[in-house]
Amino acid sequence: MIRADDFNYQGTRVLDGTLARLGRIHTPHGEIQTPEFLPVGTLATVKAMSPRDLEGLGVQGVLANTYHLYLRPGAERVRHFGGLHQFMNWKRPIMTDSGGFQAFSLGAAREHGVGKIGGIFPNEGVPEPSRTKSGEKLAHIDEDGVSFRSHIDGSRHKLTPESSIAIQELLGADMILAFDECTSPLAGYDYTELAMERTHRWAVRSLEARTNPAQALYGIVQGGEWEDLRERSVKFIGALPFDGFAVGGSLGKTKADMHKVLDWTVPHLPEDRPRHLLGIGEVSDLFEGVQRGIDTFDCVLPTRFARTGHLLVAPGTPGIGRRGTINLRQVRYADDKGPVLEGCACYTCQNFSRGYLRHLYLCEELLAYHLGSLHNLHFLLDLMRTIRAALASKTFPALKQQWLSVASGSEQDPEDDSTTN
RNA sequence: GGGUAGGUGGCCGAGUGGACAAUGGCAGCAGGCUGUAAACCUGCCGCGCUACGCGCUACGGGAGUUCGAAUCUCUCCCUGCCCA
Repeated sequence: MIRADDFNYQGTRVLDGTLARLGRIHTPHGEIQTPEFLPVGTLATVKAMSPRDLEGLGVQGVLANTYHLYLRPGAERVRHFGGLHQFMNWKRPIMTDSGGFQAFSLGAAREHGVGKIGGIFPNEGVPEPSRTKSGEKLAHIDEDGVSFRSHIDGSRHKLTPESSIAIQELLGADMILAFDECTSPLAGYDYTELAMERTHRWAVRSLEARTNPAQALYGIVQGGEWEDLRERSVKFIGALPFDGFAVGGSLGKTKADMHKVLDWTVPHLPEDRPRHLLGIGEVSDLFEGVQRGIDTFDCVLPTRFARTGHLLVAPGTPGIGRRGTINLRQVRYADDKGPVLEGCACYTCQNFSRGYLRHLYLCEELLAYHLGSLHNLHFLLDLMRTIRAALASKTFPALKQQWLSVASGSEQDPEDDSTTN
């Protein structure tokens, strides 16, 4: 079994009746206590945060993106600066996504206006379909790999398992991902199966392409929302000599679907290696994922939310919406002298009022994005610390109960489906 | 005092006889966002309703012309600029 020398996972299941586990991932750039949330820094920066900020927050690792860094500034150039860690001055672990997500986000996602989870939002919340003037999609997939039209200048590029791994080796992250295709929730069974099988072949090719054993290579389970596909995928991917595993692809149309996908997959993954859940990170998802045996998560939500004025708050906070945030742009906070979250220890909550932050957001002052991101990341990382402590003390079920029972009752509770469109 | 340009919904600003409750932009309000083409996107934005429709009030004030006026005429008020 090919295993990176400096990379290993140690962990144990800690809760009877669940797959929840406590552990640590050892990497060449230090350890990650798990379960843990990794902020996303697509372009070799967690937006609006300096590495010093991240260290101050206790961030244990970040996730950057192969496709984006390949386009700009270019993998060779990152290499020229000594690799991603030196380039961005981040001394702790880094994971890079393979670019497989962009096959989706620049392809079907734009075309259909969908996200990884959830229903259809026609012409709502998504930019125009990603096509060039001639009507060409920005991403096109075949057996060999994914052909992209750069969203920056329209130039043509192709990512294959081999080139993705080669780029990721140049970037030099501690954990890299096999090249995969993230399928759309709108893709049917047949297409999802076809894409899954192709991703399996790409997984083998990714392993064969790898030349640097110091980087941990994660395999990605696909199969969409179908039980038999997920089982086939986890069986296939789980049997390969990857250093870790990730659950990717469409996670269905609802939270319940996502939970099922985890139930179908995680139990079949080798226990001695870490498991990552790609692109997931709402508060409830973290609890459900941890309970189902996920070790690490990444998600753009806390930082993206922060840039639009949506700040994470604890269950029961007046004004909380169903995504667990309050929207600081609302006029109701105009004269609010209180902190974003009572009792929060973050710099933002310790020093600034909701009213002031609202002012910054309405003025589009840059400090808003910084202070908001600081709070949201602190909130999630603190939650993960609390979760780890609860796992250690066997109080996880109570903690989860406490967070999720109240959290579901948002203020003007828009009851499940009725608000979907 | 003389001349001249102009007064449009919170602001700026189109429109110069019917298709106008009135293009746009800004501001405002609300919603959306889960491996980031995302400091982004969408919707609403005169008032009131038994609301994919109806009523009322509106384009400086008033009076007219007309089947019909933000658009034409008269008059008054106000503002900018130029000359005294």
